[in-house]
Amino acid sequence: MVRTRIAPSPTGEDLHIGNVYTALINRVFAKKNKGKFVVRIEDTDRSRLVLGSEERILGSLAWFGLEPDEGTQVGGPYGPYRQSERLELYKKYALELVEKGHAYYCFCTPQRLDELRKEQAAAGRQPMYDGACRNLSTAEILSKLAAGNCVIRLKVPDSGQTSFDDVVRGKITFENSLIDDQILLKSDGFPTYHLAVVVDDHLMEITHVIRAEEWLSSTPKHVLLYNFFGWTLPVFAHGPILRNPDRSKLSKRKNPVWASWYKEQGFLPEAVLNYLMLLGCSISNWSIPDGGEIFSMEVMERNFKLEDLRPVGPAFDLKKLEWMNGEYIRKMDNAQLTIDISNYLKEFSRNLILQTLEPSDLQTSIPLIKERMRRLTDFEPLAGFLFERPSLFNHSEQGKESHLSQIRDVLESLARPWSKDSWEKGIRQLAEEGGVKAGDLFMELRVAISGNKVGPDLFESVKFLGEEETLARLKILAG
RNA sequence: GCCGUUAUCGUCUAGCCUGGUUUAGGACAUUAGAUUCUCAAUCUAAGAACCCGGGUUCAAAUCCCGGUAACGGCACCA
Repeated sequence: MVRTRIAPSPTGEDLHIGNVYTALINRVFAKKNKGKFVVRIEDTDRSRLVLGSEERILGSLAWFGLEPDEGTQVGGPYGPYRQSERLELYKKYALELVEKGHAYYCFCTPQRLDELRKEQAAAGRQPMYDGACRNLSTAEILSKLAAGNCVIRLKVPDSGQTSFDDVVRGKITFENSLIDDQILLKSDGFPTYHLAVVVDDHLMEITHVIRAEEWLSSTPKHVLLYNFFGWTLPVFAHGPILRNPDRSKLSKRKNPVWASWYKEQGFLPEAVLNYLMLLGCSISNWSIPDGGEIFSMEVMERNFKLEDLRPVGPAFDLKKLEWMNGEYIRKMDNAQLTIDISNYLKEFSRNLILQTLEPSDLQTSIPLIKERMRRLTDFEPLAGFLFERPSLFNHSEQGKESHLSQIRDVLESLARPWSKDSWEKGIRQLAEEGGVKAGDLFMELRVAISGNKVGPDLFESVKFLGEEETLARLKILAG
């Protein structure tokens, strides 16, 4: 049984888009293998804990449809799924390691450690613990233990190598002498990531550890721990880290990283997921029917292979995401699209819903808006004028002669209800008589009714507004 | 600085394992054209890449070695 997990930390505003990426891969891989996808909350850093973060992370995961099979909310047979509720476990295993001689108590103060690091950095050496507390006598330990603060450190062998196989990168080898005696249990009784992740992954029977490249360097510590405990190693797969356009690690300074941003900006979760799946992943090996880049979650789940993951960090291209989002919007069912749009435009919703229920009007106009949208939020600037009169008018070039009153006269003289043919013909005729381009007249009319030079089809817009409203708007400018 | 990883159009990528079928393919973006009441959508076309240097070979994007660069890690953060 394949079991995968993601382990977000509630230390940020919301779910990071990089976590969305990791969650997607983990979930898709689990589903492909009829396995389970677990979400575990790693809240062991109490100083960086952000209130409400956990709820927002879980909420965002749900928005993307990446709900876990096991986790803090749905529960499961391997709980609790929040690390702060598993403290006794970590303590027990840390002590087991001490007993076995693979870990030791350390009483060094943070100040001493800080100075040590500074010295080492100044000397151009890799900052590492110097092993001062490594060989304390039992008596010393006992007396210091009574005195107070201590941590437990991993006793990394002085020599030899630690290596492991990575699905994405092959065999990775590290010199033990270069691996730091990592702190496993902090003085506040909380474990560090390294201890907690190994203990939990083992206890929760995680079979595949799929995470980002940033963890590659600390994996030997984890491998050491597995070995010391006598546990079998999971399969490791270190995928790429998403990057900013300047190729640095994706950060909030340079790119929108919070899941909620994508929601606010009118992106569809399926489109974001589809785009993410394309990053750092070779799709050509997939048996995707038309070989295209747009595919559903089911297609991903059917075709994804861990080996498809590429090691190189891809730059996040918002432009391509927007294109893809537009493709998804165009393919969407109108009823669903209406609901989605109204979520962004509460003030329009009554109107929208009402109009949508009347097949002839909105259903003809939505497709026109639809092919112009890239984000759900594009609806208002594009179609807002259909619901309320524009207050600002983006006029054509100054100094041009206005023909609005003539246009108004032509339209007013037409038999009701207007047919597209009749009024188009009327305006074209007017253009011919006046020696102006028909396009210019259409533009004048467009600005008069919509307030803007760009927008959906004029004929459809007029039809949607109706004769009276069209004339009324014409009169505002034409007098 | 030390350790690790990586290297194909501006960006995402295919091809690399199993050298020749490659004038290195696709997508986004860009530019031009078609269409048109504007903007889109759509269609057509164009420009655009094998990091550098050595090998091996009849033949290298593909195999080997050496550089370089980018990224990641080096916390009582995850």
